[in-house]
Amino acid sequence: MKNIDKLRRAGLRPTKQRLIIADILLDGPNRHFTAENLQDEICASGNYMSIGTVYNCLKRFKNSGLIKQVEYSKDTAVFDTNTTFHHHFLNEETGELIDIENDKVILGKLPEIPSGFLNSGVDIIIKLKKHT
Amino acid sequence: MKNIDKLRRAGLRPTKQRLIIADILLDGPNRHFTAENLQDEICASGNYMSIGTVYNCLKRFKNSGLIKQVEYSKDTAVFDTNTTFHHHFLNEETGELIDIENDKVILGKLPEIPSGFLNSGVDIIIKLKKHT
DNA sequence: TTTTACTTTAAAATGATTCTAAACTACTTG
DNA sequence: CAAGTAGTTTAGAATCATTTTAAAGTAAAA
Repeated sequence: MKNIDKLRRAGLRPTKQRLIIADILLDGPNRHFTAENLQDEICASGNYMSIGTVYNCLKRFKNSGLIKQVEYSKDTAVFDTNTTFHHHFLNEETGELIDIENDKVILGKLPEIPSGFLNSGVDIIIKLKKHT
Repeated sequence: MKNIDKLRRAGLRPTKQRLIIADILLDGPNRHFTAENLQDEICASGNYMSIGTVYNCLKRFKNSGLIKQVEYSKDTAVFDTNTTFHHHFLNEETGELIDIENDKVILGKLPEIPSGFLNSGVDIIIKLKKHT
C-alpha cells in the first residue's frame, strides 16, 4: 500500500512532512529510533523538518498505531516500527534493543491480578551483557 | 542493624544527610518513590535537604545496592527499596507500581540469547487497567 | 589537631520534550 | 474552481527532571 494511503487509513492528513517520515519509517525493515535519529535521517534524505514537527508527527503516528513507543527507555523516548505485540532484548552497555517475537516467550505462571483490575499487557525485557 | 552501620557496610560515609534518608527509606516496609517524594518526606520529618543532595544520595544508595531503580519509568526516575530480584504490576492510569515477587512468575520458554551475550536479568511488567 | 578527601549547597547548566502564536496548507463547501 | 476553515508546521521560548559547578562544610586519617 502507498504511504499516503497508510496515513489516510490511520486518520492522519497526509502532509508533506508526514509523508517524508512515512517513507523513512514504514517501508524498510523494523527498527528502533529516537526523534533525533529520525531528524538526522530526514536531513540525510535531503529534507528538513523542525524538531517540534518530528515530535509531533511521532506522537500522532503512535496514537494512530503506525508505530509503537518502547516503554522502558530512560532519558530519551525510543520508538519502534514493529507494531506487533513483542518483547525486547536490551544490551545494557549500548542501550541497543533487539525484538523478541511474542511466540519465542511463554509465561508458565503468572501472578494473580489484583482484584478490580485486568491484565492489559505484559512487557518482558531480557537484559544482555557481553559474554566473557 | 543500625542505619549508620548499613551505610558503613555499603561503603558510604555516614553523613547527617545520608542518615536522614536511611531512616526514612531503610526501616519501614518496601516502597516506590521519586526524588521529589523523598524530599517532601524529608521536609515532613522536620529536616531540610537540597534537591541536588537528594539526587546525589539516591545515586550512591543505588550504586551501593541499598535501593534499586525501576528501569521502565518514563519522565521521572522511580526508586524501590525492595532490592530483591522481582517484577512489577503497573497501573496504567495512575502510574502506581506494585511488586511481584520473583516466585510468582515462571518463564516457561525463553528465546535464544544472541551469541556472544549472556542473560543478565529479566524484567517483567504486567500492565493493569481497571476492570469494568 | 591538622590535613585531606569527600559532601553539601544554591544556583546555573543541560537536554529532552512541549508549548506558543503566527504563517501555512490540505480539505470542504458553495 | 474559489473561499473558508480546521488542522499543521515553524522558530523560538518555556518547562521539567536531572546534573554540574565551585565554594563552603565535615568526616576520617595522619
